[in-house]
Amino acid sequence: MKEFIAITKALSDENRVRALMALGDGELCLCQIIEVLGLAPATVSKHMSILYQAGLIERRKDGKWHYYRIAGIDASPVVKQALKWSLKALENEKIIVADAKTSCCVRDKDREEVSACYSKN
Amino acid sequence: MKEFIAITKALSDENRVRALMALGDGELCLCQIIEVLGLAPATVSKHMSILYQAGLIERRKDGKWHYYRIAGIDASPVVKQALKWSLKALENEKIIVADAKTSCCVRDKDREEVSACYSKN
DNA sequence: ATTACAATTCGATATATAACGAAATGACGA
DNA sequence: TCGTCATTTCGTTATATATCGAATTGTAAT
Repeated sequence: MKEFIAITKALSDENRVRALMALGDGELCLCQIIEVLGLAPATVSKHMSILYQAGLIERRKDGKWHYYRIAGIDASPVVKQALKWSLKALENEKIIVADAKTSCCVRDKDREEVSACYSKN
Repeated sequence: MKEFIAITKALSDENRVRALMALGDGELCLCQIIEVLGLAPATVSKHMSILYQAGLIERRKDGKWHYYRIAGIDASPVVKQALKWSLKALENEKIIVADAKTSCCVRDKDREEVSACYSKN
């Protein structure tokens, strides 16, 4: 029950859901997620922590950067099912699609292709 | 997104989840759900209203009694998937199993078999 | 009609949560 | 070592939520 509630609570905030979905195309570091959501670092960090505690995402540190990605094979069945449901339910959601665009752009930014970013989508 | 968040919010409270699962073996009226949860009528009514708004349950009035049941074929795909996930995730949960026992008992009560209730399980 | 009962709505309170800025932590480079 | 930058933790505030008792609504029986 605890796990189930942790998951539903984690998924019950729009900004957290947006953050989770933004990871759909691959890992992002916190600062990139901050750009996608347009919220304060402290806020986004807290959101990611809640998603992590729920088991929905995994973490990886690379120097000062903390990368987040959607939970994979090791995740519990309950988490896997929740992710499958969420991805399916939201794949066509306007803001999720828009965020995917932004996060893609933010990825490019990291590769120093900032200027060409928006024009290429 | 609104529907998704309504569902996850509805599922993010343990008492609401218990109420929802208690309907797994068939409809119950509010007073029966009140007995299962052991909460004030006003509280349970609110909980059922939230589950209803999220589309997770359906209602039926029979005189003074209001019966609730898990949403069926007419429910949206998102709701159906959420219900499937929830039922699977919680079927073996201790409190859910206990509640199922209680709700079964409460059903009997309605059929005026109160006294034999607990002894028969 | 009047009473009784199921359920809901209303109003109040206590707790939880989201958000932020500021301070603390941790890692890299000068 | 010191400064810088990414992130987290802390403290605060505003809002949302869970809960209950009391009042209200709606239905059935007397």
